[in-house]
Amino acid sequence: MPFVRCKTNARIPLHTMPSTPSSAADTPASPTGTVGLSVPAFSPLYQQIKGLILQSLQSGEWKPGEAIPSEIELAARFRVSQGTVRKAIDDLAAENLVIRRQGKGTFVATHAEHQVQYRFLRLLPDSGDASVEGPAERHIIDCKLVRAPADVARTLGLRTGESVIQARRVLSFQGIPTILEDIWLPGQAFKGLNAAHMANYPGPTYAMLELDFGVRMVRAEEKIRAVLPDQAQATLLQVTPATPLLSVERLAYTYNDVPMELRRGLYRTDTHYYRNELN
Amino acid sequence: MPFVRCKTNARIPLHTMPSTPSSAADTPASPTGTVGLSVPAFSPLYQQIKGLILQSLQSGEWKPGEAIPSEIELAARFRVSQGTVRKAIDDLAAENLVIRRQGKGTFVATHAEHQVQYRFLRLLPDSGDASVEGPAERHIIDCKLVRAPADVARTLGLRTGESVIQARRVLSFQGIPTILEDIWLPGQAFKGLNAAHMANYPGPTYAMLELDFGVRMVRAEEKIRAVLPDQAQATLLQVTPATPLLSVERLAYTYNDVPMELRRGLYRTDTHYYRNELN
DNA sequence: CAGTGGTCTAGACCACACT
DNA sequence: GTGTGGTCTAGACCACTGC
Repeated sequence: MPFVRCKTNARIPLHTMPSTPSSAADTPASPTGTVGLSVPAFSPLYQQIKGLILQSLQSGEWKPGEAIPSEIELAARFRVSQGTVRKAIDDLAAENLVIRRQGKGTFVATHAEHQVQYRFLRLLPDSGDASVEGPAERHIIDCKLVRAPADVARTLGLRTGESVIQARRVLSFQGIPTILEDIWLPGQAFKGLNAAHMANYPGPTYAMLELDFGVRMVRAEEKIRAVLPDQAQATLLQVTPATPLLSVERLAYTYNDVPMELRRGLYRTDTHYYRNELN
Repeated sequence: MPFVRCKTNARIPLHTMPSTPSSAADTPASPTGTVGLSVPAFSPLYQQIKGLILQSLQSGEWKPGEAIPSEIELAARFRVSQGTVRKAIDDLAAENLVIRRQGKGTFVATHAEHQVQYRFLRLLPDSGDASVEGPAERHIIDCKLVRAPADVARTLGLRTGESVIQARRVLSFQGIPTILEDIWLPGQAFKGLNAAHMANYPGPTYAMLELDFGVRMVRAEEKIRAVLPDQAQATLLQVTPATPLLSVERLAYTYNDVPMELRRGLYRTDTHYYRNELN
């Protein structure tokens, strides 16, 4: 019996009942444990389906940019109705994990599509829009393997002293250095990443991490403050140390709420502003 | 014929066909125009239903905090299936315009519920959380009727010189003045609002605007920068003019994307930070 | 044309809340 | 118990895409 349907167990809708009632070989279903599982383990069918699709996304069965099986195929695979699969996919689409395209299929979301250049960057130019402005010029200042400082390790869920890749770079728009970023990535997952690697990849960094290391960032949290730069930071951004800057600390997560990247950015806000929508 | 069903007009599903096919008196349906309407005018049924429900929300047929009719009632009123009404309400719930409560009904969203104190405020204390911190102490510095400055008028969609209510206040957390806000509201819609009014209302300002003036803010946009305060601002926030502050300009909208409030806030970020989630 | 996701319906049963 | 929203199914037709 592949799925648990609500709390009243062992229940199967009248109209269901496939001809082969016990061929649940292809679904890694959770055991129909009697009692005492710590995890809730009981949830609506469509959420269970969503979880299974998520597992396939994580495992790489379907890679970013590829199409996942059609709703009808998934319904057959999981032995549920198309409507249930649809609701599961609706949820995933709402979380930006997949993209639906009418007439074509449902695709695994990716950072490597020309759609929006920077998925997580909320900085916009005061005049015109980002498309007018054109892509950022990137300048990698530094990229090295170091022992994780205590605060970085804690934030990324590593042990203090574990190896992390630390990079520093400047993004310029129309010749004006606007963003100074320090980036920390777990050394384990991104073995081999270096400055040349970062500098040579033409698209967004997140696309590079996705394509070359198979790590897809699905969401992020930012803590924003106003700060003054130290002398080194001011020099890199070509401002005086008295220029207030936006301090943006971003923690980016991959599947399953696993933090995989910490960024500390300084944004100039004399020519740009940080835009946020509240709903 | 109350609704347009897709482009192939005059089509009614076989299983539909109510017993009284032409009693479309209670629905202000768009005309089944032949061609050439500038507005799309053709949209899925559930979006049309959503629009009708929206109209009732705007018109005040159901007030904030109240329950709207059940899905079954709405389905009967609009002569569509419950599933179609459900999808319309799902959309509205996703936009935070209504709140679904299992077993109780669907309720018009409101700012006047104890759930979250400040729906649009993204500032959190560095230590502990907002609930530990307790409510803000508010100090109204000023509240007067003035002619709208050009930039304010433009942003709020008014004519320059039209009357606006301009208020300035300080919010303190645990005795520390943390937020200095200038607020502009169209004088027309908020006739009679004054300093005593603002000071006496115990809850969030948005709840007061909703209850006393019937204007509900449904979403907002913020533009964030790092700035230095002028002398007056620094004094009010009890910081030096060299203290970098977050400048948060918020435009809040009521139904139909009508801007109804402009706020310019200065946030201290030495004890708090601005939190944002990216999806 | 066939295949995909999008819309719409109808009916069943469930979990939850109030009375 | 009754009524609410929540889940699940089944089947129909639609619009869009690409062969």
